Amino acid sequence: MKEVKKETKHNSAQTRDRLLKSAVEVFATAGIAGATTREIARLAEVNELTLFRHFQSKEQLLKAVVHHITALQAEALDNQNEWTQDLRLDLLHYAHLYSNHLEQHEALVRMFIGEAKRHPESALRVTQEATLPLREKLIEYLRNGVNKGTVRPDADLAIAIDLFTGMLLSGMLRHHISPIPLGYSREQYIEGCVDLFVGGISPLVVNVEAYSSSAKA
Amino acid sequence: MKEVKKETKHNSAQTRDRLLKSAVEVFATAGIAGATTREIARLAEVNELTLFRHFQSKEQLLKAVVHHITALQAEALDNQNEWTQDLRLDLLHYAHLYSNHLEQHEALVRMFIGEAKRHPESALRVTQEATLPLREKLIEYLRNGVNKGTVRPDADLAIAIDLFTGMLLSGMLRHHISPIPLGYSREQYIEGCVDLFVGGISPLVVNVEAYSSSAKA
DNA sequence: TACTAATGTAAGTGGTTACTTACATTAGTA
DNA sequence: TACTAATGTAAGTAACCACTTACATTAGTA
Repeated sequence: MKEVKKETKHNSAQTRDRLLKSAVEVFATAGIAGATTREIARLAEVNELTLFRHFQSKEQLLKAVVHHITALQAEALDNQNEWTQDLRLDLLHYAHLYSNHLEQHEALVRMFIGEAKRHPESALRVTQEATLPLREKLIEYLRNGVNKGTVRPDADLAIAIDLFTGMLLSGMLRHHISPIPLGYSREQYIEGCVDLFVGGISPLVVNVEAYSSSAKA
Repeated sequence: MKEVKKETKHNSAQTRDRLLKSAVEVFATAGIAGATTREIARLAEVNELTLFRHFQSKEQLLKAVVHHITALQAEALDNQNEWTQDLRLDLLHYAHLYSNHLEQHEALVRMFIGEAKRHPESALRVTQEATLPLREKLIEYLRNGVNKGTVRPDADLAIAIDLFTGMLLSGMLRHHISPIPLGYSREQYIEGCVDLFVGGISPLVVNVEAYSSSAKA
């Protein structure tokens, strides 16, 4: 069913793909202004002219890169699910997934944060594409929790989720800069994040009832 | 006591200062690679050559800028204090201060996040200088809360504070990109942040005791 | 084998950049 | 008024950049 492309030299699509991958790499590490078409072509092991034949300009190449990335993300973030319905466990699981994802694409994340004001459309598109679907999914999960009584009903779920992912994002940004020990490990940070979140979003009533019922017993 | 410098044209220190301020501006908005000595000099209303006479190279200028910024920060963040000793109120107050500070220097924050891997020393120094003193102050405040029973004793305070400031940082990063409504205001986000944090870090026992004692009464 | 699309080589263009050199002007100061 | 330090003007250098033109080579394909 699926066409297997041969590893030939004159395969347009393949060359284009190598150029795109190299471009992602170079843009991420050198920044948009710092990236040069020479370096991208060199990394793709392709003549610089070929780059311009595929993408007409650096600007257009950037657009293609953005398109490429968003497509990859939509693909990468669509699969894993399986909630255990234990709030802490589920969030911990998700926190690890998201954290790993962020670390894997650290350079790219930094780049788009830095260039956000100079290339608003690109940055916006990438971040939205990377954020919104999971945001909806998590909000849905929390809404479910509200019904089951594991999440306090007065919480603004959109805010809550953005706070949650925000902690993980800023955690990554901090950890990868600092050579000086922050006093805790990455793992501890993630757990601390989940614990704080669960503690902050769980209804207090549950514990009170647990206490009072055990006191009655 | 304090010498008042005259607004003359041939005052070296003053020219240097104007150049520094312009450099901060241009570096922040254009990025380090994108910033040009021409533009910096133009903004400072000074000949480009004067820039090179004060700072020998762009690289050195950057160093001076970093030094300048950190000095300003140490100055700016040293004053306000006055805790009311109401955890929620104090944190809310601080959250607003920090949030405003971040928004005021948004471009600079983005720039250093983006360039962190390319200019580690600069980024590290600025962020450390901007973060550590307040971090210590807040940790101290929480430690105090532990003694008074308003903060749960099993919490890792360093992690807690980093989570707290992390939420505020990522909130700023998000808000300033997105033209699409996130479903809440900046103010709501900050309050949500404080509420989640207070809920997550307060000892549960307090509420239980309040409940049981009121039940006894 | 002939055709064609994809890639390569080489050289170059116009623009920009950080930075320099030589000299002139300005303004505080002794 | 004479000296000096700070600044300005003008011109230029060498490197690098995105991008182009003209022409040759390669490899799939009919």
